[in-house]
Amino acid sequence: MYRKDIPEQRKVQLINAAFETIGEVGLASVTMSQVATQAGLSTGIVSHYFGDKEGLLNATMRKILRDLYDAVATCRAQAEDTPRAQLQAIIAGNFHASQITPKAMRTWLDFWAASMHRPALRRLQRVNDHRLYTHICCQFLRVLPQNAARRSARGLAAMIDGLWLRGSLSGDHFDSAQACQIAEDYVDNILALQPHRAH
Amino acid sequence: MYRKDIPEQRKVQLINAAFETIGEVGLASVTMSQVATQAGLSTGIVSHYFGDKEGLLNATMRKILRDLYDAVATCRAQAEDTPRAQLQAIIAGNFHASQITPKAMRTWLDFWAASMHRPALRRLQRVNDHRLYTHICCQFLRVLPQNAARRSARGLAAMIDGLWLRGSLSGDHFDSAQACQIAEDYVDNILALQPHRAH
Amino acid sequence: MYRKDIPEQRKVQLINAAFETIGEVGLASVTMSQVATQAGLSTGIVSHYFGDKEGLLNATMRKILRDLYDAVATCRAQAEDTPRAQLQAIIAGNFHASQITPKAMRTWLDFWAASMHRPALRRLQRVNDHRLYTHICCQFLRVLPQNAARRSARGLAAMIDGLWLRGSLSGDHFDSAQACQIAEDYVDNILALQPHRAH
Amino acid sequence: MYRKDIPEQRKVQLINAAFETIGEVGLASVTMSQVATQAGLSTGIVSHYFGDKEGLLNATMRKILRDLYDAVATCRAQAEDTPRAQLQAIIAGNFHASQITPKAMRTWLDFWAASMHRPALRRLQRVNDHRLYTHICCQFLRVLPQNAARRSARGLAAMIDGLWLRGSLSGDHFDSAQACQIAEDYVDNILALQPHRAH
DNA sequence: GATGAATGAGTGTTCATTCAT
DNA sequence: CATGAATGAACACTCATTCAT
Repeated sequence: MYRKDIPEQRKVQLINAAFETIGEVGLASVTMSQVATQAGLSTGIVSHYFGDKEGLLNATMRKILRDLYDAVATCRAQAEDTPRAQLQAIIAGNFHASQITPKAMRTWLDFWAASMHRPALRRLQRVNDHRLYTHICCQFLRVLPQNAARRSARGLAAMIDGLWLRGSLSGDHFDSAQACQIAEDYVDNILALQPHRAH
Repeated sequence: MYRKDIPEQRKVQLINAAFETIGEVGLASVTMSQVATQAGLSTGIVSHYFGDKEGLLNATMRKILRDLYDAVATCRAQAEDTPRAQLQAIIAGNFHASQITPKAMRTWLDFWAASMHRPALRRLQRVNDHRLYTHICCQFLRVLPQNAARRSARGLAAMIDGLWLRGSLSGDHFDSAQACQIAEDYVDNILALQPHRAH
Repeated sequence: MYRKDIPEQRKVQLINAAFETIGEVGLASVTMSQVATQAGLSTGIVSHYFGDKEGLLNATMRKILRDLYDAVATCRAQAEDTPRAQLQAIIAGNFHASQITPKAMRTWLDFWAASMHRPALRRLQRVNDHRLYTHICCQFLRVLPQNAARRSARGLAAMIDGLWLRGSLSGDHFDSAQACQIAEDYVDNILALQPHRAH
Repeated sequence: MYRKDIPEQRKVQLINAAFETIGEVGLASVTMSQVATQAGLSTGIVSHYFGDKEGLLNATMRKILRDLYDAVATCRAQAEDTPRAQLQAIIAGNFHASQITPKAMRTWLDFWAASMHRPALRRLQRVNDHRLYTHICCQFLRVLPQNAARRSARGLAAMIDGLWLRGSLSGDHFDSAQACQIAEDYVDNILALQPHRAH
C-alpha cells in the first residue's frame, strides 16, 4: 500500500507541474521537458505515467475541472437551500479565489480553445459546461416554468463564463466582487419579475 | 496601379487562406505550408509578405476583428436610433450569420486564447473588447445613470461573449435566435426596471 | 557608344555595391538583394549581368585585386629605381590608405578564405599572391644570389601579408606606419648583411 | 562517473566531426546534418549539446586553438631555455605537422575570416593572437631593449602568420622546413645585429 | 533592357517519444 | 521503477534563381 501510492504521488506531482507550467508559458508552447523539470523529475517519466502528451493534458484538464467543481460544491454546501442562495453560491464558486488567478484563467482559456480541436478534451469540456447549466437550471426550475428556467439558466451560465472570459484578458486583477454583483443582479431581476411562487 | 495592387491581392488571399486553415485545424497546429497550399501559393511567399508567422497571424486577427466590426456597424446602421434598438442591433451584429459558423467561432476562440501569450494579439483583443463595452455603455447612458449604465454594459458584454463562447463548444449549430432572445431579455429587464426616462 | 556603356556602368555599380555590402555584413551573409538594394537596382539585375552569385563575386574579387595592383603600381612609379626604394614602394602600396580600412581588410580576408573552396576565386588569389612574390623577388635578385633572393622574397611577402592579417583583427585602426617600419627593417637587415654588390 | 562522461565523449566526437567537415567543405557551407552524419549521430544531437550552430563552432574553434597551444607548448618544453631556442621552438610549434595539413590550414583561415563578423569567435582569436605576440616578445625582451623587442615580436608574429597564410593557398603541400628556415633567419638576423647582451 | 513577384529546395532548430542502462 | 541520452520528423524561415510583364 505504501509502495503502491508512489505512482499516484508521481502523477499528482506531474499534473500540478503541468498546471503551473501551462499557466506560465501557455498550452501552445509547453514542452514535456518543462513539465518534468518543474516537477523535479526526468523527461521520460511523463510518457511512463501518462502514455503521451495528450494523456498528461487530459489528466491536467480533469484536475482543473475537479478543482472548479470542488470550489462550487463547497460554496453551495455553506449556503441555504433556497434558489437564490444556491444560485449565489454557484456564482461565488465560479469566481472563487482559486479560479480567478491570472494563471488559472489563462490555463482555463487555453484548455477551452484546445478542446475545439481535441475530442478527448472536448468531451470533458462539454460535461463541465452542461453541469453548470444543469445546476443553474435546477434552481431556476424551483421558481420558474420550464421554458423560462431554461432560458434564464442559459443566460446566467453565459454571463458567468462571459465575465470570466473578459476578465481573463485584463491580465492582473479580476474584480471578483463586481463580477458577482453583476451576475447576482441578473438573477435578482429575473426572480423579481416572477409571480411569487417560491421561497 | 495595376501592378501595385498585386501585393495587396496576395495579402488578402493569404489572410483568407489563414482564416480557412485555422478554422479547420486550429491555430495551434496550423503550418505556413498549409496556409500557402490553401492559398494556392508557395511556402516562401508568406514570409515575403508578412515577415514571419506572427505577422500573418496578426493580419488574420485584424481581418476577423474588422469583419465583426462591419457586421455590427451594418446592423446598427439599419436600426432606429433608440437605445433599445441600437442595443438589439449590437446583439444581432455579434450573432450575425458570418460570426457564428463553427469555423469562425473556433478561430475566434483560438485567437482569444493566443492573445493571452502574444502581446501583439493581446493589444488587438483589448481594443476590440473595450469597443464592445463602450458601444453598449453609450446606449445605456442614454437611459441609465452612470453607475447603472456601466454595470449593465459589463453584464451585456459578458453575456454576449459568454453565449458565443458556450455556443462555440457545441460544434455544428449555433442557435442564433435563442442567443439574441436571451440577450434582449436581459436588456429589456434592465430597461423595464428603470424610471421612465426613456422609450 | 552611349547606350553600349550603360551595361558597363551597371556592372561597375553592382561591383561597388557588392564590395560595400560585403564589407559591412561579410561574404558569408551577403545576399543578392542586399547588393541590389545597395546599388539602387532591382534584384533580378544581378543574374542578368553576372549570370549568378558566383559571377558577381568573381568580378568583385577582380576589382579588389586590381585596386591593390593600382595602389602598388602608383607607389612604385613614384619611387626611384633602386632595389631598396622599389621594395619600400611595394610595402607602402600594400599598406596604402585604400587597402587598410576595416572594410577593405575584412573583405580581403573573406575572399581569401572563400578562395580555399571556390576554384575560380582560388585562381585569382594565386595569381595575385604570385605577383607579389615575383615583384619582390625581382628586386632582391638585383642584390642577392638567387637562393637568398627567393628566401628573402618569401619572407617579405609573408611579413606583408602577416602584418595585414594581424591588423585586420584589431577592428578599427591599422597602424600603417608601424607596419611599414617593421617590413622595411626586415628589408634593411637583409640588405645590410649582404656584400656590397648594389646601389 | 561512467554515465557522466558520455556527454563529454559526445561533445568531443562532434567537435572532431565539425573540424573534419569544415576542413572538407568549408565553414561557409558546412551544415549541422553534415557534422552529425560525420559523427555518426543524429541531427538533433548537436543542438542538444551545443545549443545551436554557433555553440558548436565556438567549441570547435576553441579546440583548434588549444591544439595549436599544445603543439607550441610541447616544442618549447623540449627546447633549451635560451631566447633563440625558445623562439625556434615557437616557430616550430606553429608549423608543427598537425597544424599544416591542408585541412587544418583551411579551417584555421575560415575561422579567422569568420571571427571578423562573429564577436564570440573574435574574442577567441584575439586572445590567441595576443598570446603568440606575448610569448615572442618575452623572449626578445631577454636580449633586446623594450622598443626593439616589441617591434621584433610584431615582425616575427606577422611572419609566422603570413607564411602560414600564404602556405594555405597552395593546396596540398606546405614546405614546413622552408617556412621555419625563413622565420629563423629573421630571428637570427635580429639577434646578430644586437650588442652581445646575450647568448 | 529592366523589373520584382514568385518559387521551392535547403537550412537550423525544436521536441515528443523511445529504449538501453 | 526511473533515467536521460538519442532519435528523426516536422517546423519556420531564407534566398538564389526564374520569368511574365
